[in-house]
Amino acid sequence: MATLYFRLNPHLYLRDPQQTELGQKIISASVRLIDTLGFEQFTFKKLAEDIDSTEASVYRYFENKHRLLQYLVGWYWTWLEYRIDLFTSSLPSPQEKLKACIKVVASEKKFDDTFEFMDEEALHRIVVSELDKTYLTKQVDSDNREGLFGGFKLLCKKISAWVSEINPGYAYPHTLVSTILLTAKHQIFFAEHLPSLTDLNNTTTRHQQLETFLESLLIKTIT
Amino acid sequence: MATLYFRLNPHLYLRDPQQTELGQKIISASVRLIDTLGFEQFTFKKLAEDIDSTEASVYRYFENKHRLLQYLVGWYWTWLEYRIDLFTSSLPSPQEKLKACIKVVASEKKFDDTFEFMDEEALHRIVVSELDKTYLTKQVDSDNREGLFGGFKLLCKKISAWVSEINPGYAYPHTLVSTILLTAKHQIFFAEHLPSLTDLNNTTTRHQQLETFLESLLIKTIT
DNA sequence: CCAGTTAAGATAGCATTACTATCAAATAAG
DNA sequence: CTTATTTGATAGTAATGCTATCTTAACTGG
Repeated sequence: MATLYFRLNPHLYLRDPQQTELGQKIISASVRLIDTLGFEQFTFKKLAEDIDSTEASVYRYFENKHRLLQYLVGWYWTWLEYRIDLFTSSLPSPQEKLKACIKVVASEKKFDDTFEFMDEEALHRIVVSELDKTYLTKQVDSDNREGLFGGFKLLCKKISAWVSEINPGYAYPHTLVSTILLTAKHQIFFAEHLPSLTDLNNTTTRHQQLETFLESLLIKTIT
Repeated sequence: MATLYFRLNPHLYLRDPQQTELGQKIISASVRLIDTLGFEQFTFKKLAEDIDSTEASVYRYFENKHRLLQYLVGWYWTWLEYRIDLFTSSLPSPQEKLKACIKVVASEKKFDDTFEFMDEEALHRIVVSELDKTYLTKQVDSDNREGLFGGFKLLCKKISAWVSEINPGYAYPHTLVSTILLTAKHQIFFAEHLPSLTDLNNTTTRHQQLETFLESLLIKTIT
């Protein structure tokens, strides 16, 4: 069988975790652990114990836990772009593409068994809670120079191009798109933890509401 | 002289830092240090050395550095609401209030010498870089129960009420307002560090552009 | 003015974290 | 079969995030 494989920026890791058994165990276990413990409480020691390996071995794959998080988030953006391509490639107009795109961005992520070692639902929860931590650091500029945020930037660029196709005169396509991508995560977090900051309620229709909100935000702003 | 004093949620501190000299030194120095070092590199030990005091003394004011950050951000939201009140109270219509409000939210913060111990410009930079860290933690729910995010929530509620006044049928006033408040910070960060995620350029007109973007986002979405 | 409370400084200590380094065992590749 | 590579095992270290205790300084009420 043909396995789908995402080629991520090599600066994100020391040894490619997708290539080895230990590497894949590190990914699966870290997703599960960060999801349950939160990123601050997560350590390489706990991870190593969890997979019956050692701290030293984990350090051979990732420089530190922050890089590991950046790797996971990088994987997430690549995966999201892949899904957006899937649902938009057949659509003729940028309007339809944007709507389908919003649908993917706002949707509850269902388990995608294309990738055995990745629990996409847990990863989605991690992105909701930890995404901002990947770039809100003092090293953001050097990290950026190494291209560690390429996944996010690429996706933002692609969607912004559709916006500009619809309204070439609109001055803030990237600003608008990055706002929408971030808002999709933040509002889910608020619905779960700080409900007075949102109108989304914490139910099954939550993602439908988010989609409605984001779509009207996008469409009304650019037309 | 009558000094303006913000009454913040007492759960934010152990001893009120506004009341004592040491407390005020802790605030001033921590703002300066977090601004230069970043929150991760900032420690109570460095802070204590900086103000020629001891770690133990700092711990008598704040449970830990995370609470101190929450205190600073709480102070910021209270201060922002105070400024918004200042610029909107005389305006008759919610439309005008919202526009003035966006102006305050998007504006470059100029030093406000009403508060001697607070460097508002540095604090603003801290909020841009560290705001999300105040609630993106595993303890967010218990922190929220203690009312630690009251400043943000109150401001969001006030502005949302204006939105609902203009369009009572709009279903997402809080979602829209919290998005705008966060976006104001994130886009400044992007302009400085991840320019391909924004169209704001890193110049003096940056805040004017941000204001234009936010205003059109808000007005077009609710009308 | 003295007694008593409170704030602050001084110092010590401790478990955990975030690494780094070294060496040996297992395994896979030529 | 030998050699390079990967992993495991173990040790160690500086910094972090506290907690505890003791003393001195200051200020407060009677």
